[in-house]
Amino acid sequence: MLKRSISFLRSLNLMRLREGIQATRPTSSQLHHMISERKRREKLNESFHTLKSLLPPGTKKDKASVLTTAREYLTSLRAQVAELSKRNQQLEARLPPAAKEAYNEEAAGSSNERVSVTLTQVVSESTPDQDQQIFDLQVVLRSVECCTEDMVIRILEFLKQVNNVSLMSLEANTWMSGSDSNVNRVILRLRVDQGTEWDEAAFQEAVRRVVADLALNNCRNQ
Amino acid sequence: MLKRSISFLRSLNLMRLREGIQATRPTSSQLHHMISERKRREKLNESFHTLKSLLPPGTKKDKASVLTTAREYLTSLRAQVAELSKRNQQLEARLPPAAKEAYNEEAAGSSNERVSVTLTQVVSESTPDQDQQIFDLQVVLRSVECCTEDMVIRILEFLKQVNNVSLMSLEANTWMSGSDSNVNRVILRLRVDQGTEWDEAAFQEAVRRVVADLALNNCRNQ
DNA sequence: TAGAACACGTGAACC
DNA sequence: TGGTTCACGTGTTCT
Repeated sequence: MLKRSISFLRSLNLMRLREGIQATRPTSSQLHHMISERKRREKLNESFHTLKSLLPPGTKKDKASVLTTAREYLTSLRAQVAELSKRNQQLEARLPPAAKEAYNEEAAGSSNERVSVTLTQVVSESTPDQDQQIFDLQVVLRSVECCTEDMVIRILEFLKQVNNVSLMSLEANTWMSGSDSNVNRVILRLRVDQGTEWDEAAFQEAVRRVVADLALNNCRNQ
Repeated sequence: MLKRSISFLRSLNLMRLREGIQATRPTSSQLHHMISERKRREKLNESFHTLKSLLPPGTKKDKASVLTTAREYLTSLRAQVAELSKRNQQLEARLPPAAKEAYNEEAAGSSNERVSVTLTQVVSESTPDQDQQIFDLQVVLRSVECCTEDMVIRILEFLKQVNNVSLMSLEANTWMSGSDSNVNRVILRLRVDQGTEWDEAAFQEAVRRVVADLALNNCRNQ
């Protein structure tokens, strides 16, 4: 009903312009002017609509409301960005202790391996005990489905079977990486009684097989 | 130079309206209408200017340019917020919740209970999401026989049954305390989807029962 | 000179 | 019934 009246008005003015030929008026340029102004208005309204579509959905369709809420929303976003980057900086400053390894892993994402296992001996200057050694075992698993719970459970149950290692401490994290895959990282500090035989490479390979098997099974189930 | 012509136009039209008295026209309401429209335009232009002042300083003063660059700037800010909060979440997940050692000692030392479970909500100012909350669950178990592996496994398997909580990070330690008993401490950072019902006390009690049951069984077995 | 941008007053529609 | 918002055509200035 609104569109119809607008079209009516337009045709009416067009008629008037065509009648102007009798009145010997330079309507040729006036018509261009009219059309240009019309185009300009359409373009402006278009921008108004697209801008409104980006604002929080409860916004009024008023032009004034669009402008003011755009202003408010913009300042709000700015404040969010400032606060987030500040918080981010704080977090990154506090991070160094253990996260560099994971950071390296993330940066080394060029490797397409879904599971990586590294085993490094901890040289503890405080207790240079000869009959037992301490190792840090880090397991990183990239997977869509595997949850950290299953991963930790599997590793711990495997560890219980190995009778000359005991768990000192354990740290596990999970976070999103890229589009949809998430990264599970587990770091275990192990005390190894050196009395019996201890094959470092074999142990590491066994852990790798356990985790890879878990990933395969989970992918199969879902 | 522009202002002068505008003022001239205004006075001219005012004169025309006053002449309308002779023509017996109801110009009383027309004048109000005119003034209202004028006010509306001023207000709108004001909003345009204030909006432009918030945009990057190189912006054209065109109304169309203001609208389009506002749109672009807004989407850019949105993307920044999304990326920052994502990065922030990664950092927070990787940050061990170990800043409460003193708090742990206090909670563990005051009570003679062999198992203590504390659940504290993490107020994250960076991601104030309403539909999900973050909790730190700390479980401390004094026992002679129970190894940390069993404790972690039991807690994680219980957690898998609760379907609206997911594990963000996990930290476990064990150390000697006093003569022969050792202390196992597990701290879990949990994300709780607030959609369903969430009884904090019930959850805490359930965890306590699970761990206490584990301790009893292990003592019986050994 | 052509074209873009703006402010203006006015009629109409919606509450 | 007024109050508010909108689209329209037009005149003017700047490039």
